Amino acid sequence: MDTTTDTPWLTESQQHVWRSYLGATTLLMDRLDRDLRTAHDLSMPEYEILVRLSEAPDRSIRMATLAAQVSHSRSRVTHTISRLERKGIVQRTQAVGDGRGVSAVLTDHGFSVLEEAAHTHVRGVHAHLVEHASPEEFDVLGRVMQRVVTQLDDHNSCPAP
Amino acid sequence: MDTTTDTPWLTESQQHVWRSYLGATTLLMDRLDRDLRTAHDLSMPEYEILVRLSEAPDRSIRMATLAAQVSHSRSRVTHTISRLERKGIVQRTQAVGDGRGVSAVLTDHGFSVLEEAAHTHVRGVHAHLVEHASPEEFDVLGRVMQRVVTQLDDHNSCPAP
DNA sequence: GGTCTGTGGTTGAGTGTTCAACAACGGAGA
DNA sequence: TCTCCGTTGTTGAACACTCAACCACAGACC
Repeated sequence: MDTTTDTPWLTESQQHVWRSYLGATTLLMDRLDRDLRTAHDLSMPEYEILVRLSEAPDRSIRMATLAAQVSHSRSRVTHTISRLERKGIVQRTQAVGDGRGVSAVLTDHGFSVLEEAAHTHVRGVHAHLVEHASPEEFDVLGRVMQRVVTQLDDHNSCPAP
Repeated sequence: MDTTTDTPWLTESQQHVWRSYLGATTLLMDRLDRDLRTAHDLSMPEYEILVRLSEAPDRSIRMATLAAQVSHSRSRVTHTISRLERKGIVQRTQAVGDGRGVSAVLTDHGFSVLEEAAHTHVRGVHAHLVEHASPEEFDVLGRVMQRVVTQLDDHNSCPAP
């Protein structure tokens, strides 16, 4: 079944890990998303964006930078920000020194929405993920995931010659 | 900032782990999905379904069972199977012994599509995830994720009184 | 047999995401 | 200054997913 190729098939146990990872991720994201939605009318992607904005100087970030930070397409960020703007949670402003530039700014109302949503979110992350790993295990998770990120991120910015 | 609640805020390092996990997952799923799409006109969710079908007796699974296996809603599976049926990759059949029952069956063509797609997928998983963890680290990942799955799955089947 | 409740599966509308095309601007070089 | 190319951000259509409503059937209970 694999004599004609050099595809590195997964062992039974690797396959099992991979499926657990897939299943856990779908269930976890689904759960966090649902909790945020029902309690604060916010989706996970939206929440992530608000967090980044709240940590930035002037609570303001350029669209492209924001897209890079949350690993979404520029188009997707445009749509998401438009929705958030309609709800009065963010505002668009002309970026200084670059005629093309647009920055998203977190409004005061947006900040207070985020403050409340953070409780729900963090409780969820704790109860459904952190709780189930020892500190050592959690560190391992972090190290592995960090490697995966850097590797895939680099590959995105410099395509093959 | 947290004296009025009992929300278990994340430490700096826990937060870092959580963000790596989020970022890695978005990038990874995105990449695997894109690779499958461009090479085999198949999405990740579609691929997952085909894998389950290929392993089942008669390459056939009841719709509800399938939904549970991949942690998707019944509605979503209905839509996905409809798409796959249009492509001639699966077929619907009346389940025996239950007038309501519908089973999805993998066609021969579907099986050969899957056989080819598997190369792409497994190479991706290897190159972008497995490669970046030692066997021990990978086991840890599996254990943690397994706990997350069982916990969230159980909670789904028995809601609070 | 008849009703009642729960499950299985589908449907269509509403919402979010992707994709390709586009206009507007910045920066380097002639 | 003019041109060229790359970047920034938006748009609208196509596509996938969610959600609530719905019908059909199964199983229990009377």
